[in-house]
Amino acid sequence: MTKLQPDILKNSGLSVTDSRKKILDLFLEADGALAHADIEKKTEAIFNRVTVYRTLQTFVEKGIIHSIPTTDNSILYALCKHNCEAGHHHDNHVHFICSNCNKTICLDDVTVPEVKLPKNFSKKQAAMVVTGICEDCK
Amino acid sequence: MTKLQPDILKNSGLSVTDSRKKILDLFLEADGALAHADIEKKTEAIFNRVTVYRTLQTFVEKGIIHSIPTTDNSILYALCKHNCEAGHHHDNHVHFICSNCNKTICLDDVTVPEVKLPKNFSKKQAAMVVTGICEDCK
DNA sequence: AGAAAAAATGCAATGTTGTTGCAAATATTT
DNA sequence: AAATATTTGCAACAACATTGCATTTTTTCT
Repeated sequence: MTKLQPDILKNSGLSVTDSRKKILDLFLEADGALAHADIEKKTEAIFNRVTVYRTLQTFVEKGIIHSIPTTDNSILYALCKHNCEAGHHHDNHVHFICSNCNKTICLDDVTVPEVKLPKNFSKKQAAMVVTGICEDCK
Repeated sequence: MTKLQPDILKNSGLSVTDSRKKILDLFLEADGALAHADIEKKTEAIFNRVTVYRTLQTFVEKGIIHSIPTTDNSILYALCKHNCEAGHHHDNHVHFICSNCNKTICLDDVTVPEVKLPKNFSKKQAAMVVTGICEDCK
């Protein structure tokens, strides 16, 4: 498990550094999505804030993580479990926010359902966020 | 039309002030959702930034407007057209972001489609954001 | 309508979040 | 192991958002 991060990084054409390994690790062991602040908290003693920002940006660019829409002012990131390529995400799955434990979870196997738009509207992408109680809190 | 703002405000138990009337007006005449920055631009000569922040907060609390999830770091607000109560929003309609003109539009008549969740997940609310080209830009 | 009470506003200060340029440190290539 | 390329940390900065308090405005009460 711990041996995999270098491979993931190399496959994306990235240099293997301590910060990238550690941050990737956090995503791998997280059961939900992470906010920048979460990562900063868990690494503040180790890495500079700026490094965290840049690492997240890089990961998004390379298709390792994707960002999740939220209603408040936070950006959440989660691993791309399906084969995302650089700059091209296939995150057409539903995101779930548990109102009890507040975790955001990617329901990788639940695809966003189709929706009928009014005349003269054309669809490019669709995102869906569901709120409720997750399996752990049930 | 212009006569309605005071009623809306009073019905929500709010004092009727110039800033609230003006900001509510902006929402009533807007054809899409508004970001804080939009409102600030259109009122900067008149009201303090802080007032705009507080007014938006108040409107959300009272169920006059609701916030819309976005993938980037911005918060968008739109009128609650269906009967929202304080703290309890019924904004179960689809939001549409035009990638050409960048407007966000509430598709009030398009309800969020049903989605099957995995076992042991229970749904409370669902939000959907569609990206594409709107009727005006077609 | 006018006075008292309640609520909202503006200002200044402060906190939070995210970005940029550049020198030092680390990783990769040969 | 040396040369090159990339990443990191620092410092400064910019944008965005919040808080306390005095002043102003709105509402309530008589």
